Amino acid sequence: MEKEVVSKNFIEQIIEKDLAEGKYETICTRFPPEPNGYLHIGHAKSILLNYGLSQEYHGKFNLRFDDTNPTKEKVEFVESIEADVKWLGADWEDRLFFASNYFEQMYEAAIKLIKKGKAFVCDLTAEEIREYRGTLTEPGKNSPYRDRSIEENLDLFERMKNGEFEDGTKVLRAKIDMASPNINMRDPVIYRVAHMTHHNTGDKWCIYPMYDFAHPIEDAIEGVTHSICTLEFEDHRPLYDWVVRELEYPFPPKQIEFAKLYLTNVVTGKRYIKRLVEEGIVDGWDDPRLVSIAALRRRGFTPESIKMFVDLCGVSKANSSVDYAMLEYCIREDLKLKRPRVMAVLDPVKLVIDNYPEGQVEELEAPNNLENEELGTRMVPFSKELYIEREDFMVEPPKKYKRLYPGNEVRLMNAYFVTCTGYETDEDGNVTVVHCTYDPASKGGNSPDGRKVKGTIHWVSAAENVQAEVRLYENIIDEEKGVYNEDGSLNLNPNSLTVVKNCYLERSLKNVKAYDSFQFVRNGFFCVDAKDSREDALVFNRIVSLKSSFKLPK
RNA sequence: UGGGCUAUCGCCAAAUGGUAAGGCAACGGACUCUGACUCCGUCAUUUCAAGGUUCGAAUCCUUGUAGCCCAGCCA
Repeated sequence: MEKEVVSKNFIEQIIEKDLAEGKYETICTRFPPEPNGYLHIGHAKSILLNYGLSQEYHGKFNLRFDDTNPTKEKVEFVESIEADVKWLGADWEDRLFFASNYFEQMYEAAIKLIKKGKAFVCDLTAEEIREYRGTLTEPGKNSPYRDRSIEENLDLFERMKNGEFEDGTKVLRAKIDMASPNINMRDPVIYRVAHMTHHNTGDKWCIYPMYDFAHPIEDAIEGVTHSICTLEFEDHRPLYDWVVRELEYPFPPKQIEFAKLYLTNVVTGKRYIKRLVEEGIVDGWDDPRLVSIAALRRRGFTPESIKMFVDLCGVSKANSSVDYAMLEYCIREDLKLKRPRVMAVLDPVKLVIDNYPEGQVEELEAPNNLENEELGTRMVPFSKELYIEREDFMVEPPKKYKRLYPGNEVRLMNAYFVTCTGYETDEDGNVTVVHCTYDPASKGGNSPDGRKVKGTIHWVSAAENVQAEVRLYENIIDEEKGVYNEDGSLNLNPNSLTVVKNCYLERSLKNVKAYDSFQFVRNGFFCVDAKDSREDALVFNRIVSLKSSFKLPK
């Protein structure tokens, strides 16, 4: 493999500068999901970016659940997230953390702030706080509770912790600047009261820290050096810095923001996926029409292909939407040398070899992947009656058509040369059977007299094959920008459907395992779907990008 | 109309004052046991716009324009 000269992205440049200046000895990154849903392709970018950076600079990578809001979080999600991160290959070793395990330290940190006169307990209601906050263009007003004494704040905060106050009646606020042009700095709430059972800490706590307060502390506790998040947190960075500064951490972590990954046309975004799932428009979080990690896995995408994809997309601060074709390219590229190329006939028409012995079945050896001998060979049954792809035969071929038509000779892949001798039609003129003769001397696909054929087509024995129900999936298409219109109605492309087809597959696919991906002749690929109750059900990706279909010359 | 951020090919994205990389897509052609793969070619005199500085500007300055984010006791 030749070493390519790849320029460093802006985050790598920041890290290299920090390292060169001796700011940190080793780096530490993290992926900090809130366990409130399944991961999707956008999270994969963050995971692989953080993990990749830790590998590149010989640092550490942590997986941390940012579970500071018990109202949204579920154990189901922490389990699925762990599985997805692991599947992607991001290894957190023994560093699996929960923000909720730091609640005690966060509580102490809050007390430290109070003692420094940098935080106060506020009795304003949520609505009042909103009113006092001002607007984007007008400054806010100080809370009437802003100047409570340190002693009173300490007492009140402890009583908040002890459960003496109802939800929503008191909060702890940082004392910063109500006139700041940055709304996040207008005395942000850092602790709220919520009498609720937490998935990890149970009923131990009834006060919970807010993201802006908790996150920098979590990073600092873990020794995270570069806290990488998405663009919408840029305005929060001054607050992040304020927290680590006021709490006087010796090696404060640094927040760096990058642009989220969007894919053209498909529905990304936890919120939308969540709604599609909840409204039953898709079958679940791993419905193959989605781009959740679970769905991509179920569709046959490999972790390697996703890694390649996020690498190809790059990292920047410009909002952008990557062409879906890039993802398809990555899976094709990854499977190309890795998996067997097998034959399957999706839209069958019968081919009868008139001079082939009735009842005979030959086992022919076929290479699994011409470009990778290590994948070996397999035996495929050949018989008098076969199925071929309907588009591989034409009664009246256009110029340059090199597949089957009356009088033309083609190669049946890995089998014999056949010459078309005729065809049968039904009353509507649709071709029902194609007739041909074969050249017994051309067994294996080469003729001893050295004559060549222009076309090669795939086939499946009609006598011995796997008849499977194959599902062709289109992605859920996001027609405009939002999947949902402002009035809440759905804005989906009607093509976002599952097409179920019965087709003929090679016998070699009888015993494949769940989630196994195969390349399909003419460059599609498919995957055995573990979710389906039937053993032989296969997910068939539309990604097939049927460039193979013959285009008429202009 | 307050603040923050962004703008380079159809889509991503490099270039860090020295004369516009690369990938995807597209389009030609060669090769081929699939028309795929592979290979080889084509694809930004110009970087949102207009001025300015400079021997030299995508990069610096000015003034605009467009897009994204922020007024949760969500993350």
